[in-house]
Amino acid sequence: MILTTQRKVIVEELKKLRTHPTADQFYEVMREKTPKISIASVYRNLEVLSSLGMIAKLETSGAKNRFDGDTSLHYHLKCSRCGGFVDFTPKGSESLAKSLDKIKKLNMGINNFNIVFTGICGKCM
Amino acid sequence: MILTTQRKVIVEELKKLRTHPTADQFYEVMREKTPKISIASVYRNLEVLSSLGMIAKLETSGAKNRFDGDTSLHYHLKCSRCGGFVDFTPKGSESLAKSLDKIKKLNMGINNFNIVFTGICGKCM
DNA sequence: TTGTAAAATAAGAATCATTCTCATCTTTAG
DNA sequence: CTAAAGATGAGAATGATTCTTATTTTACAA
Repeated sequence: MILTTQRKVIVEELKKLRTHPTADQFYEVMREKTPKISIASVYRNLEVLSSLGMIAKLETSGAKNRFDGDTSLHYHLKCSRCGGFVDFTPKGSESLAKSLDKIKKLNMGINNFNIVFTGICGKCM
Repeated sequence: MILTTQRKVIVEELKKLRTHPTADQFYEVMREKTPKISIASVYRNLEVLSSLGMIAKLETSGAKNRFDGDTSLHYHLKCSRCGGFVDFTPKGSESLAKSLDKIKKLNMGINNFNIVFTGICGKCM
């Protein structure tokens, strides 16, 4: 029973969020739905679900991993002012997508990339 | 006295390494040179030095930050087999560099990017 | 040089995130 | 229905990082 009820709820709740919560932040979110959930289950299941590819683990956000319900290719911006971590599609990203595609084709063995921009987010600008 | 003796040694030792040690790994390295150094000083000073731009903090390597004495633009590969974290210049990286340059020009406020490839490293291949 | 104030450091305690353990509960297969 | 396998909750254990504080070092004015 890989996709248990609890795991389905986790995916569902994570996909509702636009934020990219850390495991402990997401634990707080889950507690509102299912108060008796254990924090160990949150850690465990975020790990399981990301290894199944059902959610994304962002290992690019600093000391703590963040999780993202959106598994499509997109980029993130880490705001150097407020510390926020937001979805971000820069101007000119088409050429970036092409370059990455090219690299993927030319380099056997490369199967993923993590790209995080650093700068000032829209809110802080 | 921003650049204390200790901090100079830290930069010097870090630049000698090709690895990208975590703070606690680097603490072990430093202890060989200066046995009475405190692990708190290592954490503190790696932070200070990276905020000065004298070393690079790689926030893209997983749960723990890694530090790199090489502050020039280059990419890293995280090996999905051995877990290693190595310098990596993919075939076709010129086009990537161009794209990134373009993005930097088009997007005011963006001042840095972290790119980590995931795949099998040369050793494991 | 010396005295003094400011900053840096060592050591270890404290904190915080994450993982582990295990008793209990749930699910699935037969 | 029953047994076995797997999942969960609770809290303990671990491990990394940060904080606190007494001590040491540094810069620099007298």
